[in-house]
Amino acid sequence: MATVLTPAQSSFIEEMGQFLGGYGMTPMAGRMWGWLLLCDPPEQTAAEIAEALQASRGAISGTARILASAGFIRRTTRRGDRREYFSSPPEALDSMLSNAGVIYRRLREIAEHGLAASGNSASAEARLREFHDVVAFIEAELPRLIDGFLRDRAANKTVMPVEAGGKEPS
Amino acid sequence: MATVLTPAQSSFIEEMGQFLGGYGMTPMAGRMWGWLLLCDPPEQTAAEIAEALQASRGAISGTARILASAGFIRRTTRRGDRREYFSSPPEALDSMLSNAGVIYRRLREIAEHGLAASGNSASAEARLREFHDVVAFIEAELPRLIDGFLRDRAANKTVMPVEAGGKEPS
DNA sequence: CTGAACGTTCAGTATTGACTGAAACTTCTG
DNA sequence: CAGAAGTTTCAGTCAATACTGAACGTTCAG
Repeated sequence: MATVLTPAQSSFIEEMGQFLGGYGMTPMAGRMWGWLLLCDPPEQTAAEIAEALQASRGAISGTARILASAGFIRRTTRRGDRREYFSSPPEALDSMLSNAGVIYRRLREIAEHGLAASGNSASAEARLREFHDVVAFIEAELPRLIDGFLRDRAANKTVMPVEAGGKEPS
Repeated sequence: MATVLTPAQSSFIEEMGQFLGGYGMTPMAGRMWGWLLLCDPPEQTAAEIAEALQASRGAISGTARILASAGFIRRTTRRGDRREYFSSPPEALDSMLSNAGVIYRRLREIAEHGLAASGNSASAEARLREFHDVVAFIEAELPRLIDGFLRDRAANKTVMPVEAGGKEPS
């Protein structure tokens, strides 16, 4: 009945909760994502998640919707089974990275509003232009960075799967 | 007496407040940073800031400490003037970027804790390894990205200041 | 030394928002 | 169709926390 987590597991989950909670998401979202990263089996019902995290069904339901719409988790169903299964698919990480892109885009937009509002003062305009340029640069370069990673990963997986996969099984 | 902000200015300030407030800082920190980006003169006393933002002295004092310790604003003093002057120096942006680096570092640490906690399940280990690798990649590449920008900017400023500065005065 | 200007601290307040739990809704089984 | 199993919704609760404002400490002028 009681899904007992090891101390290491529950502290990882709590860290994930605090981290995401500290950056705009809810703690529960972080905990749920964390749990879906280390649970076994990888696909879990809402009831299982609620029990593992000692949270209410309502919290799981709401959090699942947020995480799914952000692309962090996947919901699957099975024929002849009313339950939904949640899991953390590999694409979740791509979602996370492109999410970072959204942040910089928003910040650039704000910078542009500031720039537009700085009409009278040349010094203010200079400050805001620099702010804008830094953010716009990151915004522009981030996708390139991500593509680089994806290409690396693809190369590792397909070209040299045996010799230098880089990931030794324990 | 009343420092009147244009609608564009106050909406920029409010956007900055909401943005930073949404990502772990307080709204007041965002407003104060925003104000210091577009105020004229660039150096402002606590009293001036409090008036512009319609906030209490206490809030300014506390927020200033946070922003200064994070490297977002600079505090200066003048001989024979008891007041402190706050401003948003160019280095603030470097602080902001290196701050982003700290985020990824923390996330990588958490991923490592998860990896250590995933002992029994090969599938969990694979999920966490991928999570870890993505974050570690970004963590490693971000400084390079930033250096690239700094070099670009330095080149624009010193090498070709006249012809192709890229920033046309309005 | 006295008083004014300024900054900081901190207890109190008000607001936000994350989570709970019960009720409503939906979907499948017998 | 009746009932069970599962999920979502939402009003209410509770805790966290951003901000206020008054009291205190400090520094400089007269």
